Amino acid sequence: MANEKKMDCVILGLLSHESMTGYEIKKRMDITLKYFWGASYGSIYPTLNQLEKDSLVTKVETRENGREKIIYTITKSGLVFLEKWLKDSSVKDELRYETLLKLFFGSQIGPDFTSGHIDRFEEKIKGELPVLKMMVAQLEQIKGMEEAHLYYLLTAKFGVKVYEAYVEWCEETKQTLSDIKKLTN
Amino acid sequence: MANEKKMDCVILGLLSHESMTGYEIKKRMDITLKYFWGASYGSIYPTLNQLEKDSLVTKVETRENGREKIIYTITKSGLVFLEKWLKDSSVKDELRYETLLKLFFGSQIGPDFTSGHIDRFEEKIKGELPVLKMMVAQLEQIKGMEEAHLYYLLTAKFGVKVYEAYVEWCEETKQTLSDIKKLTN
DNA sequence: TGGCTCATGTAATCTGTTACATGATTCT
DNA sequence: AGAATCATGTAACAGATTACATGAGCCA
Repeated sequence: MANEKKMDCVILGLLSHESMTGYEIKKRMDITLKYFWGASYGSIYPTLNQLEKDSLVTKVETRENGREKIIYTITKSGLVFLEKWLKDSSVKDELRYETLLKLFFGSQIGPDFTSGHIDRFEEKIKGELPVLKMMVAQLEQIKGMEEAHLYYLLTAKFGVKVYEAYVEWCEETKQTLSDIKKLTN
Repeated sequence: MANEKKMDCVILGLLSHESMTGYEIKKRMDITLKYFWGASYGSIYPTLNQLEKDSLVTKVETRENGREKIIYTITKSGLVFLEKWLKDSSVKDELRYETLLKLFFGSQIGPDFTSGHIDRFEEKIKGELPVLKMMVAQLEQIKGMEEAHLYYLLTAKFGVKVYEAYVEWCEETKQTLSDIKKLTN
């Protein structure tokens, strides 16, 4: 169970909320999931075809304003499959931060270059924090929220909490690096 | 530059600290880097062979107590390659947490199952936190620390900071989930 | 008219994991 | 004697990214 393709499950999960096209799945993921789960078209479209072959989704080809669209809908078996994965206790949580790798080997290049890596990391985080905070604020305003939005809110709060910890750590780390610099000068 | 194999760089980085065997590289990574960069023998040994072909490392085959060992040492070109990567500003930082994915789709299975996922996540974190804190404590005790250890300390502090944020978030999330449960009962 | 967004898809490639295979030594 | 650890490696497979390819509609 731990080894099945996760993309299957993510797509089924999104389709359990709403029927969508592959293009819309990508957009939805880029807004709601990208902070902890990324995806590209190169994995979405082939997965959708496979899911259809396995009868976990059905497709309807339409044409809106001349643009062809393939709208996918989750099936009963799809929901069963999704639920089985969701209830399974085995998970794989993975963090791969090249920034930390470059920091770890920082003695090779010294505090100045290393500090640059931390700066860029911090900037990226600080750029994304307002977006996450806005998400949280917007979700909290909704009265009588759909249950799905409540869970979405929890993941957004994770983002805020963690990103704020990142920023704190960045500040402390830059301070230490500047101390190192003084010592070695 | 952003797309070269990272395993090359990690191994070169470790060898820049000290000459080692593939087996030792794995052990070292499991202690110091596993919180933000994992690896398996299946990627370490082939990478070492490639690095040797490219003259970025040299190898010496020895025999210690009858056990064959291949000790790898970084070359001048290896150091140049490492430095080039370390100074390059492009990085890829990636977080893939299946736990968050299962939380995001929590409405499909309800607060009880979802809370279980958070519990297991929190337990794993709480199990690893003391290890990280011990690392930090030990590193901070060393007087006249080697520079490399200072950078190691900074990455360990990242772990502590972030894991503590995780635990806080877990507590808040479990509280919210228990509130949801009361509302829907 | 030109550029952006909508929309779908494939092929090459990369990178890594898992499981297997082997064999010696050390510890209990 | 048997289990764990030391030590090296391969083959099959999985999973995903990148770049490419195509084409239509919308906006300025």
